[in-house]
Amino acid sequence: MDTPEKSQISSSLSKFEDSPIFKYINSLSPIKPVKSMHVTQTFNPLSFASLPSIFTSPHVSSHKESRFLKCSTDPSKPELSSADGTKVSTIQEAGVDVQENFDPGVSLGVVSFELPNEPSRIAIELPQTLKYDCGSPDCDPAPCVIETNCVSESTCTSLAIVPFVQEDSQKGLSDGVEVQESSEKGLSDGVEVAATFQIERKRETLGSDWESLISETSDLLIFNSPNNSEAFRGVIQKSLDPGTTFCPTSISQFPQDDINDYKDQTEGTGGLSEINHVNESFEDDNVTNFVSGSLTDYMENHMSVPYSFKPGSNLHRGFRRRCLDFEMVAARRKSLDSGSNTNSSIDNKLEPGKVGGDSSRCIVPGIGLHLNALAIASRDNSNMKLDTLSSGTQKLILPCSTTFNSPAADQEIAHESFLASASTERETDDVKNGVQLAEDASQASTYLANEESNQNSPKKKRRRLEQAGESDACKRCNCKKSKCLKLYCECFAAGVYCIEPCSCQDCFNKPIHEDTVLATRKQIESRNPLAFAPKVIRTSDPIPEVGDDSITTPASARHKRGCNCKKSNCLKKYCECFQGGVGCSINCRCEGCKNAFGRKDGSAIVEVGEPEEEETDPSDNNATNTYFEKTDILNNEEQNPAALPTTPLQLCRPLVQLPFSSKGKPPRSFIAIGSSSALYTGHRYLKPNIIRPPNIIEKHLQSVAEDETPEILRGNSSPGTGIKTSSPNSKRISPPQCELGSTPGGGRSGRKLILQSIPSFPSLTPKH
DNA sequence: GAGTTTGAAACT
DNA sequence: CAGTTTCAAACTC
Repeated sequence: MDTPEKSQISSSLSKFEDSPIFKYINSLSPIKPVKSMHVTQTFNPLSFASLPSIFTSPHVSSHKESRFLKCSTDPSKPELSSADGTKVSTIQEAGVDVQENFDPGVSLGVVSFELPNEPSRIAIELPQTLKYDCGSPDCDPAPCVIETNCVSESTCTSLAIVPFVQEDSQKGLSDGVEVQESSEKGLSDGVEVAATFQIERKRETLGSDWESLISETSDLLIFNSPNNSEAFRGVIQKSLDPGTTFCPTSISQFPQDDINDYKDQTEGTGGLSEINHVNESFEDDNVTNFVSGSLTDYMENHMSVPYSFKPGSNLHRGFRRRCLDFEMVAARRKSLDSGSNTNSSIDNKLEPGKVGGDSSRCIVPGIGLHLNALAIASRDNSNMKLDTLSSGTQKLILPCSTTFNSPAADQEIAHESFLASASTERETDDVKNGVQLAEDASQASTYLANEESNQNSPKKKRRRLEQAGESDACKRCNCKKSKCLKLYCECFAAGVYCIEPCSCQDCFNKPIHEDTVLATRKQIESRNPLAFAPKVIRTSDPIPEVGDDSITTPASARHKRGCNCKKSNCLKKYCECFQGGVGCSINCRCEGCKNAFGRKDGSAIVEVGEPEEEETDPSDNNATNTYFEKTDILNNEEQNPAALPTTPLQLCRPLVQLPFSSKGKPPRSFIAIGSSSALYTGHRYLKPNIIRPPNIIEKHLQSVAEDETPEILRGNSSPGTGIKTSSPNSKRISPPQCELGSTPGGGRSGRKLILQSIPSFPSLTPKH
């Protein structure tokens, strides 16, 4: 997108960089600025990672947005400074060092507006990161410029806007707007600066600002006022911004009105319409490519969080549920410990005082979302790529159609999930630092309250959710004694915090007990490094080192450890293999196995690309069919025979959690089957959380998914992306139907996928 | 909704 | 590593 502003920006930027103050700042800051981002538009997976900083503060002053908007609108204008100054005062009031925290100069990695009390929240994420490095506080102008550049240059590969709707929006509280900014700079340098500020303003103001912004700068990033649905709508419709990509998932979070509207617009396309729209609008070839063809790649590259958007955690701030992305956290910590100057923007935001003061806090690009990847990278680059990929995939999946269907019920869920992932990192760090963020606390309390209120009728909730159309992919545990700190707890096992729908008692699996959760998790991992790994492992790439038994177990995926069923004949969900939609394997110690997805003895083999339900044994079929008839799984059949085990549901939680649900709960194993399994790299584990429901992809994201998924499965992906999934026994397995299903022509011809054998407790983990 | 069944997880 | 207990989901009524 070439906009007039672009040139202006560039020039202004240059000036800025040349200015004495800038130099001075640079001299003070360890961070080395990369000359104004120049848009090289390389989609480096690592580069993309953006760590959004999350900063929430209830109060605010009213300028925030205006400032922001102005900045983005016309960075080069001097007024910005003044505007900033104003904001600064406000921010300072809030206890935040504006200059430090809010460093406009920093590219905007992610911007989110959160209106705690408002009906809606909007999070805008610019996954793309600016390469411009502006670590110094005084570079206000720079930020604007950078931002602009990002947009105009198309450096920002995508902009995701995630609006959140709060149920209590009706209350019309004073609008507290929270703006988060995070940006990545200097990809190679890995410096990320996050700026955060809080502003409080009236809706009207926001709305007008938003609208004006849109109208004035269609090309620029759209920072909107969360509340205004209208604004949102406008954005969506207009989203012309090449760099702007709406995250379907996000959409689900829109206020009801908006959702409906949006739904109308996008329903037919399975939630992808907005993407398409964006694509159409994109003038920038690069962007276009990204959207149309590279979206997948982008996702892959940028999203490293399995369950949820890891990366942009901030982005998902609005979600209550948080994924426990321990790995990421660990990685992040590791990096921190190592003394790298890769501090998360989150930290900055969280700790206002620190923000400005420590320039070192800049985050290395990619840390946010790609933290895992980065951490892993050192160990295994290829693996990292895979990881990223899968997360990206999930992101795509996000756009859940389901959400649209039952926005009310699901919104919150999605919400929570997102938050989870997003906030996990941040929170973890906070915990580490001993800093409990007000935001977190508030969130936690909020959802705790919800939880408590709902605990009275857990089942009702569950049913309600289930009825909501399987829309809810989130896990809802019902733990009574485990405190949700053991693997018994599905939430905990899935790496997510318990949320409102859970009916657990004495739950410790909440952000407020993050330290406990982490400690517990660590303990469990010490016992079994793969404890949190996906239970079902799937592979995409044929690996030579196939085990002997591969022949007997053609399935594309297998349960990590195998089941131990005695009475269920592996025909009920008691059986983890069955639940995960995979056949039993040699690893299983089951008795009387009749697993419809494949028997231990190999009698029931699922062909590649074939619906697993196809049983060779008639008797088994009957049993299976009977079972299916009773379960939600059946639902999938119609829509997507290939993905029998999965339920069509909701795209919404895809990022987040288990999108599947039979009865609202997805077979856990599926998670693995999805991207996560693919992610399994042989490092300890890659986020268990990430789930990619095949059917969802197929169904809703076909346009995108087809290109993407198949590649992964096919092994077409670059070597680096090769998935090294392993099954304990090195089994050869056929590709999961789900994914295959996405492949036109059935994947019969598809190549066989082989699971690499993994040491039972692989070297995966070098634990820190 | 309550009770039972089941098998994984945890414990010994 | 095997046996037992605990636990919560899955299932049945």
